[in-house]
Amino acid sequence: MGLLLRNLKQRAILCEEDQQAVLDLPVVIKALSANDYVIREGEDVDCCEVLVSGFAFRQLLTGDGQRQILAIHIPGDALDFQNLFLDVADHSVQMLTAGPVAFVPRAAIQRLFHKRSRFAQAVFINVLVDAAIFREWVLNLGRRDARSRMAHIICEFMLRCEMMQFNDPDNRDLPMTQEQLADATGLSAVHANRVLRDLASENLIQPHRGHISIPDWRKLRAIADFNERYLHLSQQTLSNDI
Amino acid sequence: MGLLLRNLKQRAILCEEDQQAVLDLPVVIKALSANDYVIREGEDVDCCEVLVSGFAFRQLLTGDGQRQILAIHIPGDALDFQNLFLDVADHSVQMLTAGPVAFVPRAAIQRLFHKRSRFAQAVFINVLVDAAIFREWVLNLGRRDARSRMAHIICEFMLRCEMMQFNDPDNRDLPMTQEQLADATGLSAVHANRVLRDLASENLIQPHRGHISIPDWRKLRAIADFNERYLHLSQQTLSNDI
DNA sequence: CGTTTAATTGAACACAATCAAGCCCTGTGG
DNA sequence: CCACAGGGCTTGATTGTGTTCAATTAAACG
Repeated sequence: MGLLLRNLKQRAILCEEDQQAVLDLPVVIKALSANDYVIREGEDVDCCEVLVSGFAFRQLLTGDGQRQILAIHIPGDALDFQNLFLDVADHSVQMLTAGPVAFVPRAAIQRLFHKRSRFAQAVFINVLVDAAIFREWVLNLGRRDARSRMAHIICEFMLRCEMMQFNDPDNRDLPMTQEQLADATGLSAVHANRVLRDLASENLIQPHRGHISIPDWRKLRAIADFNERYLHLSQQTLSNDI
Repeated sequence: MGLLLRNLKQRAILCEEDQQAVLDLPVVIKALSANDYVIREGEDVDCCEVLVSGFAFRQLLTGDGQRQILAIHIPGDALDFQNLFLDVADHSVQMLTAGPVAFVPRAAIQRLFHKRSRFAQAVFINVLVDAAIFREWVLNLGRRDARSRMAHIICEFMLRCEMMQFNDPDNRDLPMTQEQLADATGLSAVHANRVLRDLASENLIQPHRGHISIPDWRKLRAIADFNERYLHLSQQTLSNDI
């Protein structure tokens, strides 16, 4: 649970005992394949998952089966704090790429939540930041055009990866197909393709097969109308420094 | 703080002491006017607010000043658990109608969060449900057409009001102008007007001046593709019954 | 009453969806 | 080694939903 601990320590100051309690959490690591479900809408929740490596995404479906991607998750992210005290999952989480996922019994996390209030605070902040990201996506879908939306989602991904300082260069590519990007931006696959071509023609992104690499995400910022306030990174580094 | 207590008791089982602690929270009630800011983006947070009566909304602006409404709040809602442990507000909350708002020092809520884990749990669940609502709005804006979007937002409002069992018939109208509804649905004001006219012509809604009443929100459900799972109401009543 | 805010309407336009077809890889099996 | 299948990407043509601009009407409020 080193990754989870690293995540939580960015959010609150944990004492030695708190930290040990997190490291002592019972955990089973499972290797999942791309597109495997981590959580399925409508199912009862009895585990909390942490993404060890690879990428994952949240999704919700309309009644007639259209998909909307709600969030993209990177290694170290907790995938299921959203359901820590909700009994039925209201949305699904699926793997974007193959990768190991740590499964922790929900009851163990709940116990820690009640016993160690600093841990509770760290988990709480984690959920608050997730909520802030959802809000930014509402703005993105509601008030930005296709080009900005696409750029915004790419910027967010890049910045979050950068903050986690992944060593592996594979972890700097966005491993999404154009169809998935369309479902994240609320566009049709055809239009997503055209937007991506435009961005590529300006050298703002470099699409490969099922991957997108970004030479310099900072160039995308202006197009994306990107302002990282909603990620609350300053608070993160602040806590780190202490 | 009776309203806040009622809200929290719907989310977790609080013992006598927990309940008394909530009732003992220091609080200042201020009468706010329509459009007054409760929280302003970019400002430091030092209070938690609870809406006593009237309605409020969250909003976020793009760089070029376009507004997106993120959520609508009804009496009893906590307006600022979203910032309980985040130092700078990443979005604004504004009054929709005039009404009293209870201001509680953030530090007092934080203290209770650390001291009483059942209270922490109730607050946490409150935030989880807010996050679930944001997710549904992402789906709404990303994958539904104008008509469904509008119907969906109205359905959500009606159902939430119904669950709170407001006595006052004034509290069953949605007090939003067409421009505000446009900003909530990600539409232009002109198109929002046309969608509302269509819905009104089918007797699904009844627009007055700055208000919309709904003869029977159940009729809107099919158009809205509305499924209340994301509001986690069953869990609410479950906890109530115990 | 005059002013303001909200609602309404029409016309022209634009962004994005849809439909349909074809391409280019990559993996698979004969 | 080649044929073929399938997924993902690309492209053009057409349609349509929703925007923009501009002007008007209606309703509240001082």
